[in-house]
Amino acid sequence: MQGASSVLMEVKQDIAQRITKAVEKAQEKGELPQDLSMEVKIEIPSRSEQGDFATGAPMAMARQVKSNGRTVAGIIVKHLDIDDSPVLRVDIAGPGFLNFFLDRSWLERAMARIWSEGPSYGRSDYCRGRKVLLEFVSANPTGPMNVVNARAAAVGDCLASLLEMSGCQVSREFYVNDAGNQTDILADSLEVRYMQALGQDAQMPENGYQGDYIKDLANDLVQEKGSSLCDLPHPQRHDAIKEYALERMIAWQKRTLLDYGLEFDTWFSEKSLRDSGAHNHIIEVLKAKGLTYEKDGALWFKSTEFGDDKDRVLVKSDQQGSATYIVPDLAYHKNKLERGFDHLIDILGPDHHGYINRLSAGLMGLGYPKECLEILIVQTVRLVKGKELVKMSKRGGEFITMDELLEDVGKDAARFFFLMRSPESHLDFDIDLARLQSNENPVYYVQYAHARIASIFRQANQEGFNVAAGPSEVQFNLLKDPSELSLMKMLAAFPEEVHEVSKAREPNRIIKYMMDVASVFHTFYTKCRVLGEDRQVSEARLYLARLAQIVIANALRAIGVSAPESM
RNA sequence: GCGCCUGUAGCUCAGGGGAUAGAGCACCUGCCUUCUAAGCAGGGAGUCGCAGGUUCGAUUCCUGCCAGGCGCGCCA
Repeated sequence: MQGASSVLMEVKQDIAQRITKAVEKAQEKGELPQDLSMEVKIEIPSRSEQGDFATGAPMAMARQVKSNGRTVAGIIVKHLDIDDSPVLRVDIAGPGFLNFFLDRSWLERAMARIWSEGPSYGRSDYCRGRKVLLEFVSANPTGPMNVVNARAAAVGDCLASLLEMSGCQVSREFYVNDAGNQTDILADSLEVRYMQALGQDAQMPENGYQGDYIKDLANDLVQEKGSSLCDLPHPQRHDAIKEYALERMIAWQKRTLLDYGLEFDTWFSEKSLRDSGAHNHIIEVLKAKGLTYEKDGALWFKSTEFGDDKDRVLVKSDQQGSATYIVPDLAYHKNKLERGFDHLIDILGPDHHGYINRLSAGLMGLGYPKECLEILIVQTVRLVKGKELVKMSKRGGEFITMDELLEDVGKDAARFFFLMRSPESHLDFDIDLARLQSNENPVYYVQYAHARIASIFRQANQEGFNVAAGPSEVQFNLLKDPSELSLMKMLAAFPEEVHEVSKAREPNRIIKYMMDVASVFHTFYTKCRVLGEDRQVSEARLYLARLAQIVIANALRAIGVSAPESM
């Protein structure tokens, strides 16, 4: 069965199949019409009196049959075969819900699965065999990384982890913009600061980068090379300075991301692609396919033929006949596909949404299917200080860098904070609030649950409990408090949760899940003392606590946040 | 003008064609001689931006409007 890799999924599929069979029986007897399209979605109701599982399928069918939900539900229940299944009872409720009440055998199996899978619990094989290239951050190497980069880094890394857990083979890639205009401006800016550091007269160009980091680079450059670069003729000096600047800036980016707990699989150089002649190839292919034309001295791509709202220039009408950015970007994405990835995901900033159509038009022009590229837009981060908006501009100099953010709030809080919000919603980041490093931060709520469990085990060890009692030794039926049942159900949902969140590309939902797990654990902790008089009960609860710890640890690992043993 | 995103509790935000709309923070009341009180239990707090439409049922889907943010280059 496809993707049925958790006990919860198996149980849901079993119930769905039994409903489908019941409907078929009803159809044979003419109680329901033949042409009935249905999708039986099994849900977990929020209220326990609504059963362990529920579905609204009868109501959806009632619409097609022009009957009402309760009637259809009644027909289904009449034909429903629940023998040889954990289903004890089925209720018809409300306007036509089916509520299923199950015995605990499935929970016992689900818990045993967590125990045996341990650190890999949460994995499924839903997208086994898919090779995904996830490109994100890809910040220009012309300045320090900012909080938007930090947001994209959190979202991309988490999404990559979740996709991996769902069975995809994922490659995290950073596209290095080490060619093009902005690298020349970077070199010019550094050159000016370099000359100035040597006491020479030099004027910063108007579009130059003003930040102090350029001055720091200049001082280092003087340390390393003295004034030797001044003796070079201008073009060579420019190139040498550019190379130095890029190397240093990229090393800086890597360091910052490493502090964030993020390591990319590949750093793909734009320049290497440019040097390989891949650009000309793009232009040739599009030309050969008759998808280009000349106008106003420029070469245009008929991107409107593929859904873009206007045609795009490929080769400018300037003296050098230089290519626009579309060409290298197409070459880059073509290269990705040629490397054997069957699906590409780009995470981009909101200023790029107009870019989606032209890029996918280009890829279609090159003969690739539209679906091979998926672009996720991560919305803006606005920095606020109390009520005041902090302007961010690379040239102006005043912005909060990713480094500063990490120093102020730490990677755990930063990542958690960015992931809490849905990626496409705007985010106001209150620096003053974040700097408080207060215990009010929701990240502590989840981490605290993990630390509490670790503490129980330290204590249990000291008191000589069997802390390694697994499913075969534990008396499972001693776990019967409502808080224990809620916790077990929550833990059983983890693999499916991971898969759904990764499929929807909404990492924020895993945060919600973690908060819920932490919440039911804290309730359990308060209501049910783990280490008590009754050894059997204690060991059963230790077992459950261990399972909760596994899930919390696995989830924290997926979002790149540490799981502390104590706090 | 066109395009994208957003509008839900005092604040920051989840959710989502159905059964009583949620969380964190803030506020109020209880709970530590026992595994970590960064916790638990309870309480107050909402015309789900406005108006139409589809539906047995809309806060959720569709259309229009209002408000806020962002983008619309032969820059990348």
